[in-house]
Order: sequence, then C-alpha cells, then structure tokens
Amino acid sequence: MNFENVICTICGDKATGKHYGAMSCDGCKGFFRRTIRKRHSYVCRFGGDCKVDKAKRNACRKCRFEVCLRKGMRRDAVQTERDRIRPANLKSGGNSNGSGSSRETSTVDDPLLDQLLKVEATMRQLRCTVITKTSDARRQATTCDVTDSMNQQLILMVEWAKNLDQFQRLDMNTQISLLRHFSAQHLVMCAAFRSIHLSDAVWLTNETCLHKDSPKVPDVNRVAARIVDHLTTPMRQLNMNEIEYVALKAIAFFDPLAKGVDANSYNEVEETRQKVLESFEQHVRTVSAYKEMPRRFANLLLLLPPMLAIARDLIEDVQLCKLFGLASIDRLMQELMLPPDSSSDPQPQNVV
Amino acid sequence: MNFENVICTICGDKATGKHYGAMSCDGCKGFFRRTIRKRHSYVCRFGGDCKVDKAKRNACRKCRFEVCLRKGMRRDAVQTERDRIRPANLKSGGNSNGSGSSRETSTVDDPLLDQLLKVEATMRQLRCTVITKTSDARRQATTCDVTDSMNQQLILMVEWAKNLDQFQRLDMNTQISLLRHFSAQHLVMCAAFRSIHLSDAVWLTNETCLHKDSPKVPDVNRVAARIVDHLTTPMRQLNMNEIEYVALKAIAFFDPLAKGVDANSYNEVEETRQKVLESFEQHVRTVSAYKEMPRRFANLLLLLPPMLAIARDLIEDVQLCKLFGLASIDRLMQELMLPPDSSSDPQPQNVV
DNA sequence: ACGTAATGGTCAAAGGTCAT
DNA sequence: CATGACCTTTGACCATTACG
Repeated sequence: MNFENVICTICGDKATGKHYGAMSCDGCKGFFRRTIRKRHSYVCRFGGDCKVDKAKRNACRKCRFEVCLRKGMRRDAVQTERDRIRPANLKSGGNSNGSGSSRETSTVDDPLLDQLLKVEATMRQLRCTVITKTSDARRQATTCDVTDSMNQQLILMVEWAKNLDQFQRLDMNTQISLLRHFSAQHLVMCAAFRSIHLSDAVWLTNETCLHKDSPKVPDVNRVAARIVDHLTTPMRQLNMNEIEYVALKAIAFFDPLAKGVDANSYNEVEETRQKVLESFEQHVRTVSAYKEMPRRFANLLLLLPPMLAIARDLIEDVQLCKLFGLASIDRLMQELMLPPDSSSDPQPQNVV
Repeated sequence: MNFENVICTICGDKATGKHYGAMSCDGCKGFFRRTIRKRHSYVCRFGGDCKVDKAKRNACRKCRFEVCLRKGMRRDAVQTERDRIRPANLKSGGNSNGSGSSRETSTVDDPLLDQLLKVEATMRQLRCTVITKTSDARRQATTCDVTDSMNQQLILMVEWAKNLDQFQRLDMNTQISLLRHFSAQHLVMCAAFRSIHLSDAVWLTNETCLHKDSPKVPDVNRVAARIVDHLTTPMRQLNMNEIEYVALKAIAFFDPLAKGVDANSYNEVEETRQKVLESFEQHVRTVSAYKEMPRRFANLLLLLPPMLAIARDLIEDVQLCKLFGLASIDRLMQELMLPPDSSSDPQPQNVV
C-alpha cells in the first residue's frame, strides 16, 4: 500500500496506515500507545482547544490525546507489552560508574595474565632441574630424545597445573580429567611455541632438534612437520608473544568439555575459561603491540583446531609406537596420554 | 468441522484445527512455523515458567515455544519454504530488478555473508529432492537411518561446495582435499545446528530423531550425545543464528591446513578464510542482536575445537562399523570420510 | 468430483528499537 | 524521559495439497 498522499487525521502529517482505528502517522501512533500503556494523564495549560498539527502536536499532550480519541483511536486496540525482539543487554556487574577510568594498561596490568606469566616463569626455572640435558645440545634428536622430552614435559605440565589455584580448587576427578584431556595438546603447543625462532625444526626440551622431515623418528602422522607448518609458522607470522601463549594454553586447558568433567565441575571450569578469555581478548585488542593487525584475535583462537588435530595424531603415533615396541612408553605417559586400558591400571594414580 | 467450541491447547484461544500435531489457534500455528523456519532461539527474561494464555501469549516467546513443544507440536511437521503464491511483482507488470522485490528474508548487508546464506537456502530446497523422507517421521532413528542421512548430507555438501565460486576457482586436487578434510565436520556441524530446538536428540535429515543415549545405534564414541552436549547446547546458549552458522561453516571448510592442499593453493584458501572471518567478526560485533553479549565472538570460534574432536570420533565410529560390518558404507562416504585404502580406489573419482 | 484436514503464504496492523 | 522514523512479529484470512 502506498501512503504517500494519505494524511494523518490527527495532525496532518503523512500517515503510515490505520493505527488503533484512525489513519495516522507513526508519531501519533507511538504517542497514543505510550499514553495508554503508561496510563499517562495530561492537563492542558491553555484553553483546552490547542491546535494539533505537525508543527505543534508536541506542544500540548492533553489536546493531542483528545484529538486521538475524537478521530477514532480506541484504547482497547493497544495490547499488553510483548516480549523484547532483542534481549536486554546483559552487562556484567551493572555498574554505571564504568565511565572509562582509563587506567592505561602499561604492560601486563591484568592480574590473571600476570599470574599465568609468573607460573610460566616458575616452570622455566623448574625445567632446569627436571631436564636431562644432553651433552651435545642442538644435535638431531633420536626416538629416545623424543620420548624423554615428552616425559619431561608431562611432568612439568602437572607441576604447572598445581601452581594454578583455579586448578587446585577443583576436585581430584576433575583435575585428572583436565590433565588427561590436555596432555597431548600441551606437548604440541609447548613444542610449537618453543620453536618459534627455529626454521623447519622442533626444539625439544632436552635441547635437541627434531627436523620436520627427520627420518630417524617414527612419525606416521608427520606430527613434527605439522607442528612446524601448522602452528609454529602461523605463530611467527602473528608475532605471538608469551602473554598470548600462556593465555591460549590456559583456554585450551580449562576445557569444560573434557571427558570426565561432571556437571558440578563444569561451571567452575567454564568460569575460569571465560575469565582467561576476557583477559586474553582485552590484551590482544587493546594492549598488544599488534592490536591493529586485522583479525589477529580470531587468528590466534584459530590456532586451537590444528593444535587439537595434531595432538590427536600424536596420541595415535604413541599408540602405534607402543604397539610395535618402537619406543618405551613411560608410566606417566601411559596414564595421561593413552586411553584407559584394562591391561594397566584402570585409574590414574599418584599423578596429582 | 466446527471449531467453535474447540480451544487452543497452548493458549486457550479459539482453535482452528490441528496444527503440527497440536490443536491450536492460528496465532500459535504461525508462531511455531516462524520459529522453526527462521531457527529462532529465545531466552526467558523471567523465571522460565511464564503463563501462556490468549492475553499474555506474546509476552514471552521462550515460554510460548516451550508450551508448543510440550503440547505436542513437532518441528518436523513444518515443511521447507514453498514458492511464493503470488508472483513478486504486485505493481508494474515488468519490474526491472530481477531480485525479489518483495521482502526477502532478512538480507544481509555483507555480500559475502549474503552469498553464503543464499547458497544455504538453495541447499535447503535441494535437500527435498535428495532426501528419502521416511514415512513416519520423528521416529527413533535406526543404524540405517543414520547412514542414509550421512550419505544425503555428503551429497549435499558436494553440491554446496560447487555453489561457492571461491571453491570452484580452486584446482581439482585442492577441491578434493577440502571436501575430504571437511566431510565429517560438515556432518557434525549440520546435525548440531539443525537440532537447536530439540532437547537431548539429534535431528537427522530424513526427519528421524537420534536420541543422545540411543542404544540402537552403535556409537562407541558417544558422538550423538556429544553433538548435543558440546555443540547444540552451547549454540543454543549463544543464540547462534543462521548467518553465524554459515560463516563458521565456511571458516571450517576453507582450511588451508587441509591435508593435500599444496603451497600454491594455500594462499587462495587462506585468503577466502580471512575474508569470511572479517565478515563474520563484523557481523558478530556490530550487527548481531547479541553483539553486547561478552566474549560472544570468541565463544563462537571456540565451537570449532569440539566440532573437530567429535568429527574425528565420528570417523572412528564409521571405521569400526565398517570393520565389523555393522553398517553399509556407501562409496561416497568411503571416499570422503575414510582414509585412502589400498583395497579400494586410491584416488577419489567423480566426486566433484 | 468433492469435501475435509493439514500444510502453505499474505500483509495490515499490532509490536519494539534507539539516535535524537 | 519522550519522540518518531524505522524495523520485526503477529494472526486473520486465503491458497494448495493429499487423501478417501
């Protein structure tokens, strides 16, 4: 319908259709609805017969409302309030004083990221006591180097987790579930970030190097090559720094969907993840030196799917190695990385 | 039939017949159809048990929809969109703009997202010609239903890809690589989003339902349960809509890390992914009705890792089924989902 | 052929939104 | 807080389809 030449019977403005019984404009329509809904009651400050036209219709609400009724608008045509089309903005905290206190975040102002960084530094120190450093460093890694390094990393992962009070607060069942779910991802992620300054090789914790096409080490799923190509290279291109690394690691670790996390712990884990996510996003978008790089936040998060894929293939490789006796699988590695097996302990023990 | 004394089981208004499985009025009928068609997802602003009667039925859409389901309305009774009854040109005989002059279903400003939505709509129509609809819909799915539905979805995936010119421009080797890499993820993602209005069940394309704990179907990895718990439920909590769904699907599909994508094609695929990412972020942060929901963008992206994990377990399940002869594995499924096998064709053929 | 029941689509007139 | 240009949703009404 074309309302171009139809005028509002109340004020003479352009009408947009019949509303509440009278051909009228959107203004008079809205005015009438609000008046009825909010039970407004007006008083005329003048003689009670004010002109109601497009220019003066807002001058006297009493007289405008009178005209609405006189021209046929019916109160019963106004319905009760409906559902919101869009949901109300769920703002956290609901504090209205949030007007930018604008404390410029210097470097690592965020306490959560700060905590993660500190734990990471502790781990770097601890690593020296755990690592069996090979005498001639930087040589080509052997299968034995790889399993050694993996074992060391798993020990460190457990220590790392124990340093996080968000982890310590969880019940033991959940703790074990998170560790098991994360172990392979931890290995892959650490190896990838640690190698960010190498080219075409993975730097193991015992300071040997595993070249991405090394034929010495059984690797049907080409895990080493994919760590380099799918993770380390993108990390380098994104100029990923340690803050972002520790945050992303925590996001992957606190995964409420980990097998074995029950409904009670789900919320705790999810809450921790959301807090890290908040700090992580805040850092990447407003603090980081590369905050202007388009889509950087998304691309950092998109490191997680390939990380997961490679982790799963790593588990497959370890299973194959165990099956064919190509490498010795340590007890901790067995408990953390391989699926529960009837032939070994049904429940991980002494891990935490 | 005289409906004078029949009342709507949902709101108590005068019923006009049985609609979608429940005696109801035209209002509840239309409301239910629109909800299903547009994949609306509501949130109750109150306690979650609002009264639903003739006067207040529009006050809370969440609770109205809940009552619709509780009173027996079935989503599978809502059919796919038909052709317009009236030709779009209601005014001048020959309207020049070929595109539907009548209100198109929520066109998006972004041309890329618009393209993805249009292809999705095309697929919905095509589905009708591919799907072998079971006579009694909504029954419990059998193993045969599951494999049938998977086959249909794989056929549709190939058609879907062929409708994307960003895909058509790639060389055939890359095309096959992307399809193989995405196939299982496609099945999981479609099933998850399609089931957003069901509870505790997955809605298959042949309109049967697979309950998350169905004992009928072999599912050692509990894929159905995890689709519901790890994907559908979070999607519902995030109020994910179709735009976000098609964008996320494209981001997962155009994965330059897919096995078999060579260095030349890498950039093309990556470029497409980055463009979709750009549009996706733009939409979620500035256009979406839920743009104020904190960390929404990150949480949408974080759907991808569980999606990938479930997809890989689905492949495992299919392999097991094949191994034990529990289900017939179609040739297309074999080529797209299972690893290349020396006993069958070494190279996929006739897929694209 | 015809009625009936269930699906579909239409669009005026309700509703809500949010910069001003 | 109120306004009103602009957009979404509702539901009375009519068309189409399947079946006996």
